[in-house]
Amino acid sequence: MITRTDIFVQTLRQAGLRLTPQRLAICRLLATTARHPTAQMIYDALRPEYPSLSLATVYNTLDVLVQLNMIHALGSAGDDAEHYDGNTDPHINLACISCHRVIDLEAPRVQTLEEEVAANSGYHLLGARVMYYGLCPECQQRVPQTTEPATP
Amino acid sequence: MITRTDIFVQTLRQAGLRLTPQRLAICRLLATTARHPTAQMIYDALRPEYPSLSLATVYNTLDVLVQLNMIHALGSAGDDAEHYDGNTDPHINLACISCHRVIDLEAPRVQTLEEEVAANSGYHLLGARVMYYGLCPECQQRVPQTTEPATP
DNA sequence: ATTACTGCAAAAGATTTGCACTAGG
DNA sequence: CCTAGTGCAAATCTTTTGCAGTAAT
Repeated sequence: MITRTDIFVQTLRQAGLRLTPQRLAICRLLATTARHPTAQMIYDALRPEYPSLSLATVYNTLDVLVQLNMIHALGSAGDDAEHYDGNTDPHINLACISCHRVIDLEAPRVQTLEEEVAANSGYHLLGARVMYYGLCPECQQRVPQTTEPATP
Repeated sequence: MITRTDIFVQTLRQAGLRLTPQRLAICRLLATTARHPTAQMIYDALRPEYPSLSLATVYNTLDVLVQLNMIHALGSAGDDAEHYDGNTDPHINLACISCHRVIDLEAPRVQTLEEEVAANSGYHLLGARVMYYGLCPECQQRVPQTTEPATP
């Protein structure tokens, strides 16, 4: 059975890039997680296993993977840091601007949308970022009003 | 006739915020332009008219406008700077990662998509970012191959 | 008159870069 | 071997912050 990690590895090889343990670890993390980590999160997550890992290497690898279109850069989730998505299939991302978590949302409609854009725009598409911002159900309970201050 | 600028002004007033010349100028720019400027671009554009304008004020105002949902923050267009969109109607943004320009693309489909997300996600939606990345027709001619280096 | 807003300069953070060393192929 | 990739530290660049002065209401 071919895992998503295998595809990452294969793509790196095909591009003539070296498969270092650091790259493998980062690929495995991104291929496996449903999270949408930032560079720092990846660094923190792998540090225990690779104590010598450098944040610069994480950024390097993320750039490489974005170039190869293996992952997408989603932009900030209200925390001023780039979040990365290991899932490049057309789908929706939902970011909570309070807890800064990002979740995926399947939507067949998006698939069609992407094809439509590719067909009609004249652009050579290289990536997508379909992201909605808001408050997740939990954070809505925690912070009931956004525009008004708490009742005095 | 009520202009888009008027709506900006009205919304600021309703929120109990002061209508300073700086804010007015920034609102007018965002309400008028089809561009998707960064803070720096706005600063540069208004500097001739408001020589005392501060970049900090631009950032301040942009934050205010995003909070009031008058504009959307689109994230980077390959230039590591936040681009702002004065048009909050559901639509698609197309960014060229070579010339860093962002254009709008109407797509009735997106309207439906947003409603669908709002209805099914349980999230309290506050903003959207439907962005596709690629090479615009002009930049495709300028840089025909992205993956291969120029012929030696 | 109040106090929100501005402008400046300094600070904070995220990301990038230069360079010597290491290791994948 | 050979050079791509790593790790470190310093640099860069965008965005934020603290604060005193200014001006909108």
